[in-house]
Amino acid sequence: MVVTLKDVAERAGVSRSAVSRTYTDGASVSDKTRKKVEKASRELGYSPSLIARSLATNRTKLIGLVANNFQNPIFLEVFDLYTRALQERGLRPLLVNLTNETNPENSVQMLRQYNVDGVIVATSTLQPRFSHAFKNANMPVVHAFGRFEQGSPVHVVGIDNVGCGRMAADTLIRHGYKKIAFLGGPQMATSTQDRASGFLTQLKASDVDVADVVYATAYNYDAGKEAMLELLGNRQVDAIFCGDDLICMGAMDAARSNGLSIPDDIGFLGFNDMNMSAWSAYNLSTIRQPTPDIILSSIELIVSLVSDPTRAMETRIFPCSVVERGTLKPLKP
Amino acid sequence: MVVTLKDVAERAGVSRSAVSRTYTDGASVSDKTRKKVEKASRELGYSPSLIARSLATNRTKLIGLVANNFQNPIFLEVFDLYTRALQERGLRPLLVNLTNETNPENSVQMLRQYNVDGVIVATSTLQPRFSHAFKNANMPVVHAFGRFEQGSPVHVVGIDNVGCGRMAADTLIRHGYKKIAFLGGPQMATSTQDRASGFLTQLKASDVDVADVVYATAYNYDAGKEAMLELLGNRQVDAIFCGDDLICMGAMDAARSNGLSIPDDIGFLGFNDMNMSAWSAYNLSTIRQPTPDIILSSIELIVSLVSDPTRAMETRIFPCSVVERGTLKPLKP
DNA sequence: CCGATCTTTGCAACCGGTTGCAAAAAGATT
DNA sequence: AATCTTTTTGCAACCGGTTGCAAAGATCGG
Repeated sequence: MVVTLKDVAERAGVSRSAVSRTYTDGASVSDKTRKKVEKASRELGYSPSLIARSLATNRTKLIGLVANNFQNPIFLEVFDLYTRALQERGLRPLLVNLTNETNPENSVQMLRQYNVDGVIVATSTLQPRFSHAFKNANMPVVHAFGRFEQGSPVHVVGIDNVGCGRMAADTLIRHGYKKIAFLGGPQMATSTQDRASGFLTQLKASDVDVADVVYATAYNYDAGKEAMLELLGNRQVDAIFCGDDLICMGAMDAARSNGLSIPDDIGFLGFNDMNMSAWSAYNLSTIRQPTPDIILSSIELIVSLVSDPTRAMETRIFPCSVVERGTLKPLKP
Repeated sequence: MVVTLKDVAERAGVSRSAVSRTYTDGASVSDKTRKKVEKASRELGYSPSLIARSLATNRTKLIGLVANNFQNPIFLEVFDLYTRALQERGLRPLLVNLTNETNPENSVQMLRQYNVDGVIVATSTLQPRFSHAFKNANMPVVHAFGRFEQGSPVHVVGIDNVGCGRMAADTLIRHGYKKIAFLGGPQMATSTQDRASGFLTQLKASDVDVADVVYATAYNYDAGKEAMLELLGNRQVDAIFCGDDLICMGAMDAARSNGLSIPDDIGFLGFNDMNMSAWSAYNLSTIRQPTPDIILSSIELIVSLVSDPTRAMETRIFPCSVVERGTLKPLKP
C-alpha cells in the first residue's frame, strides 16, 4: 500500500542505503545516484517516514505544546504563532490540553510515548510541578509565560510580572486615580501573585491607598464579571487594574450593567493587549505583553536545547509597555 | 538513557515478547509473568514507545487536525473540544495550520510523514481540493463543518447551511423587519455561499426585498467592521444577517461608532453562538450551531473509518436553532 | 499416571528507516 | 600505467517494538 524506501531502491536499481542517503543531508551520494533515486521517488510518490527515521535518529521533530487555558482568546493567538513558527522550522506541535488534569505523570507518559524532542509549557497558571515533571523525565523543557525563579530547574521565557505590576500602579497614579483596586486572576497563578505583589507594593510606596483586592477564579470573562460584582459593593473605587484583558472585559461589562460609565465613573487597566482589546466596544487601555517575542524566543531556545541538553540554565525576560486607549481618563497636561 | 522493552525483559527475567504482550491487550500472558513485568517496569520507569509500536502495527494514534482560521475565537472552543475528546480516546491531535498555505501537497506530505491514522479537516472555508487531496493520499478523512455535496468523496459532518439561511430569513421577518441585508463571510467560503443562498431565496419567497448583500474578506472582526462601513452607505437597512458572530461583532461596533443604536435603529442576527456572543457588550441574537455534536460525531466517524476504511460514504447533518437575545427588536405579540 | 487439550512462552522475522565499516569506483599524481 | 587519495556504494546491524509459529508447560479426564 504505502511506498517504502525498499520500493524506491528496487525501482532505482540501487541499495536501500543509497535511497536513505539521498534524503539525509550531509550524506555522501553521487549526482548520478541521487538523480536515479529522485526519479524513482517521484514516479512512486515516496516520502520518507519520519516515524521510522526517528527510531534510528532519536529525533521525532515533535514538540509537546502544553497548555491549560482554552477559554482565553489570547491562546488562539498563541497557538497560531506556535504552529506556524514550528512548521517553518520543520517541527510539529503535539498539543496537550491540561484542562482538568491534576496529575503530571499522565502528561509525562503521553509525551514520552511519542518521544517528543522537547516540551514547551505555555501557560502562566500551571503549577511548577508540571514543568518540573517533564524535566525530571529528562525532556528538554522551556516554560513560556512562566515565572522567573532563582534556581528554577527549567528554562523560562516570559516577562517581569512584578515589574509590570509596578508599571500598572504608576500608570494609574499618573492618570490621577486615588482609590485603586486590584482585580486579579486565580490567586494560585504565579502570574497573578507577581502582578499583585508589584502593583500593591508600588501603590504603597507612592502613598496611595489600596481600595480593594479581589481575585477571579479563572482567567476568563465570566470569572472577571463575577469578581467585579463582588468588588462593586465597594463604592470607594475609581480605578481597577485587572490581571488580564479578558477578565477586564468581564469586569467592564459588569460595571456598565451597574450603570457605571467608563472611564468617567471608573477607569480600567488591562493586561496582555490581545487583539480584542482594541475592539471599539472595549477600547481597552492595557499593558502589552510581547507575545510574539516570547513565542519565537521559546522556540529558538527549545531548538538549541534539543541539540545541546546541557546548555546553561537561562531566563529570558522581555519588556512590557503601556498601551493607552480609552478606559482611563485622559492624562492631566 | 531511555528505558526500552529489552531492559524490562532482562530485569524481569522474561523474553521481550512477554513484555510486549503485557502491554497489548488481548495477548496471552500468565498472571505471574504479567506481575513480574509490571514490577520491573515500575522500578525502571518504563512506558512503551508508541512510535516504535506504530512501525509494526501501522497505527500511530495520531489524528491530523487541519484548520485554517486562527483568528476566530470559536476555534479555540473547537480546539478545546477536539483535544480533550481525542485525548479521552487515547488519540492525539497533530495540528496543521493552513493559514497562508495554498498547496495541498505540502500538507499531505507532512501528514504522511507522520503516518497519521486519519485526518479531520475542521473548517468551513477551505477549498474542497484540500480534503480531496488527503483522500487521494489514501488517508481516512472527515470534513467537519463542511458542505454536504452529492457525490462528495469525503465524509462530511456539519449543518445544513442553506436551511440555516432560510431560518435566518424567517427569524428576521418574524421580528417584523422589512429592509434586510446580508453580510457574509468570504465569498468563496462554501458556508457563506450556502447561507446566502438559503437566506436570499427565502426572503424572495416571502416577498421581502433584499436591501443589500456584502461580503467580508475573512471570518474575523476587522473584516466585519470594514464590510459594515461599506454597507452603512445604504440608509435603507433595518436588519442584517451576518454569516458569523465575530463578523457580526465587528459590524455592530461599526454601526455603533456611526451613532446607530441596536436594536432600535438596526437589528443584528449572528451565526454560530460562540461563548462571546452572550457577553453583555453584544448580547447577540444568533443562530446556534451545535459545535460539540459536530466535533464528537466527527471523531466517532474518523475512529470507525480508521478501523474500516471501506465504510459507506456518509453525511451527518445536525440541526441548528435560533438563540434570541438582545440584538433584534422584540417580537410583536 | 498418561495422553489430550489448552495456555503460555521464546525464537526469529519483520515494520521503515539510519549508519559504521570495508570494499569498489573514480580521480589525482607521478 | 602504477600507485595513492578521495568519493561512493552496499552490507549488515541496529533503533524499539509486534507477532506467527512451534515448543514447553499447565490442566484435566479417565
